[in-house]
Amino acid sequence: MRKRKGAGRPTIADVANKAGVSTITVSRALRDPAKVSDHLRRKINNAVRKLNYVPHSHASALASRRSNIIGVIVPSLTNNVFAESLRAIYDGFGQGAFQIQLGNSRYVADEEERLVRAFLGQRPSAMIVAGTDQTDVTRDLLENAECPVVQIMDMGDDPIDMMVGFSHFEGGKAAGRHLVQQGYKRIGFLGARMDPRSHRRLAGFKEAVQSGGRYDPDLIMTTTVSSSVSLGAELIGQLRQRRPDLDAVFCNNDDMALGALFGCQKAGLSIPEDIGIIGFNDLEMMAAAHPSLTSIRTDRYGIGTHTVEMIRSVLDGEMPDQKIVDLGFELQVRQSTSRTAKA
Amino acid sequence: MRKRKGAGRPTIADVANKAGVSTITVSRALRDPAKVSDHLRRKINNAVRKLNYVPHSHASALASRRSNIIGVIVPSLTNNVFAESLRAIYDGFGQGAFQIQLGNSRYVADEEERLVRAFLGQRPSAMIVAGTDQTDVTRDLLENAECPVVQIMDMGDDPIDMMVGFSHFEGGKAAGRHLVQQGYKRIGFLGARMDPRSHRRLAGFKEAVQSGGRYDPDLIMTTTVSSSVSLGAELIGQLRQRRPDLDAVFCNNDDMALGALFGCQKAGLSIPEDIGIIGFNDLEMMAAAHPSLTSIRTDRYGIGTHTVEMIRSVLDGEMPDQKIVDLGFELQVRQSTSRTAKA
DNA sequence: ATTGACGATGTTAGCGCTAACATAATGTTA
DNA sequence: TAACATTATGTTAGCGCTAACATCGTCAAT
Repeated sequence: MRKRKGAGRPTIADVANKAGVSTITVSRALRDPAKVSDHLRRKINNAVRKLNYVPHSHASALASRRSNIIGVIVPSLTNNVFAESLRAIYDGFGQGAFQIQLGNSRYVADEEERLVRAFLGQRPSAMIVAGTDQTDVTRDLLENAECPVVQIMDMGDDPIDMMVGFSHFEGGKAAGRHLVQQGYKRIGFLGARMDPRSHRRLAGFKEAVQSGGRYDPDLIMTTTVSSSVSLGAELIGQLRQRRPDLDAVFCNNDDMALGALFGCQKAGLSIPEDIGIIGFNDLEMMAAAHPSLTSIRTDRYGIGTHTVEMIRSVLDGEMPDQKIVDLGFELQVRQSTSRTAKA
Repeated sequence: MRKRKGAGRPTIADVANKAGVSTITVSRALRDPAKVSDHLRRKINNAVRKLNYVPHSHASALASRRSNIIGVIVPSLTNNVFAESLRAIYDGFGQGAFQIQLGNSRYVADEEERLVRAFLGQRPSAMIVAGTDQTDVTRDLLENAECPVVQIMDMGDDPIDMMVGFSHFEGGKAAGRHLVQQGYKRIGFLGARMDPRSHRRLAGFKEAVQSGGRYDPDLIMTTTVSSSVSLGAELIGQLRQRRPDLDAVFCNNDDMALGALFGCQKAGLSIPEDIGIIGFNDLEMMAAAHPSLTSIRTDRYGIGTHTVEMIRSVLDGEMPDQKIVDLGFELQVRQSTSRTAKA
């Protein structure tokens, strides 16, 4: 960092001076080189290089009434689930002229509102927000944003604008149904963080287990603490202490499931015979684990890809094929719930 | 998204009109409410609410010659290691007026250069970049950035401006030394991605194992494929096929180590007796695993925290205590390398 | 030579906001 | 009550860039 050298950074006028042309020619040479003659373009590029000129994007955005910013708000940076959708978004927009601005709402609705406000102040080209549980004010802001808005990672019938995701309720239901079908009798639920999406998973799970006649609220253990492998190991221990007869557990995500696996292994249980374990999301580690872990596979990367496509088409003036895209999920049955002898 | 309603979004002038004051008063009411009387402030806030006014941050940045943007460039979004430093950065700057702009260089130096250019175009308040392996051009750009620049997650004696991290070479060396000390004889290395930091870990490892008289290049297996638990399981299989006598392995990160654990378990090996495993970074899952996994603990969150502090102090006009902060690492010995009987 | 078309470059104004200074309104002190 | 702070508000100019229109060659077709 070299501070206060001369009169600050060079402007387009400095470049124009040095190259002996007008500012607009410099502007053209940089944004649309074909519009400027080879001769001048060379001179301009030289001047740019010599002065170390970098165009001021705020000035450009103001003058052109366009910003190339895509605002993205997710509730967590360390949760791999969001990271993978994000990666798809970065991959999709990366090479182009767009700048991605990422906000972390930390699962706090007011923080999300603050971020939306801050992002809208930049007149973004598009907004992407995780989930469907915005505050009324946030919804209102986004509805008036004059840019495409995509809600991702969840499902609902009343999108702010567009929506790409899957149903957490149905996912939870599929998990519960699977455990019932596998003949497990005392089926528990381990839930960390318990954000709205986890609640919907639990609701779906409850419905499935209930309709299988296996619902027991005493087997449901939740916490607001954020999920981790260690927490999964700890909670399965607590739950088994409370109910030693527990014979299967649906974990609200894969970290918890892996932790539950380790916790059970430490307790000397054999999986899936003594206890069945199913996770949610199907991170890549689930297939590699020993025993491999059953999970509900979701297409996080695909969500990002679809989101980018929808935004691209709207920005190109087309209508997207559909405003709501349900990418669904898939039950991935693996060793951790595949016992041969049913009790 | 409602498009083209009237003449676009309301400006500060619209608010001023509606509230019957001048634009500067609105500006003050929004940025520094104490400077405006209760009476007018109320009127202005009402007008803001009614018009759904959101200040145009580009215009503000241009007029005030200040942008509140902090640019951050990391090579991966899905790697938990960076995610944790990022989280600290978001936590540290989150509540304030700063906007964090995150770029993903995907371990490609040219992509990093492109991102630096794009970020500098916004005249950021500060820049944070991962690693010390920038191209010459990138270095040059950052040196002339007229803002604090922090390189994180690595160590070196020639910072662009400031640096917070730890030595990968020393970390690798500690891992190698530990395996030698535990009495392992045929000590291998499993390396995915092999970015510059991984190379330094390998170099440190090599030095330690060599000085213990245990170096065997045939036991080193690397790939450019990005790391994952599955890859760890696969590579350990390949390495054991090549050298069935392998009795310990240093994995270049924890995902690989967990995968190696699973792979060995699948092969019926007992850990740490048949084979010792050590990872790098000490993600939280390492302690929860069964058996628990030895690793080199690094303070990713602390790196983020320190970075924020340094930037804050520079922006406040103070000199930071030191330009280079080495947060070190700590060998976390756990079950996976703790065999009682040495061969 | 004259006209018109076209490409290359320049001029002017203004995007929406805030810094810096100016002014008005109110209180404070001797 | 004069002289002077102090606070609240307004006026003016300009941040760095680009849209929109203007101008100037140059060349082809008459």
